[in-house]
Amino acid sequence: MKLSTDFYQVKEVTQIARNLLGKYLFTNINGEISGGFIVETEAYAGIIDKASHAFGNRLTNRTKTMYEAGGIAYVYLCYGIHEMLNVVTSTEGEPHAVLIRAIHPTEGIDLMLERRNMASIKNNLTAGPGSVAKALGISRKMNSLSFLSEEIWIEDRGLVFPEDEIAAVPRVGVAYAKEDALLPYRFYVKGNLYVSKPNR
DNA sequence: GAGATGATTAGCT
DNA sequence: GCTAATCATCTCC
Repeated sequence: MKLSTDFYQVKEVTQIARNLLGKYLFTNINGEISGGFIVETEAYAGIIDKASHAFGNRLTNRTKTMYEAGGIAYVYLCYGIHEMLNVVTSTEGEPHAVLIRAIHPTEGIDLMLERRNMASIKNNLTAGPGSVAKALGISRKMNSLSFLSEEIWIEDRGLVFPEDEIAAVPRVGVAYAKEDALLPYRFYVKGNLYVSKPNR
């Protein structure tokens, strides 16, 4: 069953990032369904997170999607090539988001291979945020689309990882962020082949 | 209206 | 490991 709006509107973005592991993300592009369960996420805590587009309460045409109520997609382009899928969380006015970094594909694998121009399935099919978006056919057209829509949604199928199979680690490259640098904002399933990199 | 830049990835060394 | 690719968005003039 699809996750309800309540799931996304919890205030603690890290809790949602943690809970999203093992949930199933699907897209329906022109009637073709593909997706899998999430194995790696990263939390972006709005205005206090230097890595966030909304750091310092910055509000622009692009970032305004993050300020909306939780339960919608925030898709944007980075480095001119890569489109990334974020889940907007919390309530209206709080620009929190969870970046989907990797999924374990379960449905529509042929379709994903085609989109990625790959001949056979490899662990890097959906490892890394840019790869996930490309494999699922996600584009900026889906920005601000609800996760209760027919084009993209997240399901709970009862898959739960025990605590000791989940790693919560500090993000890299944020040493300058003082006490925030120690916060475990990156979550992934230990040992899963589709995690982008075990310890980056 | 122009110039700098980045929540990355792939491919070469 | 290291570096090039590549463009929407933001910022400043």
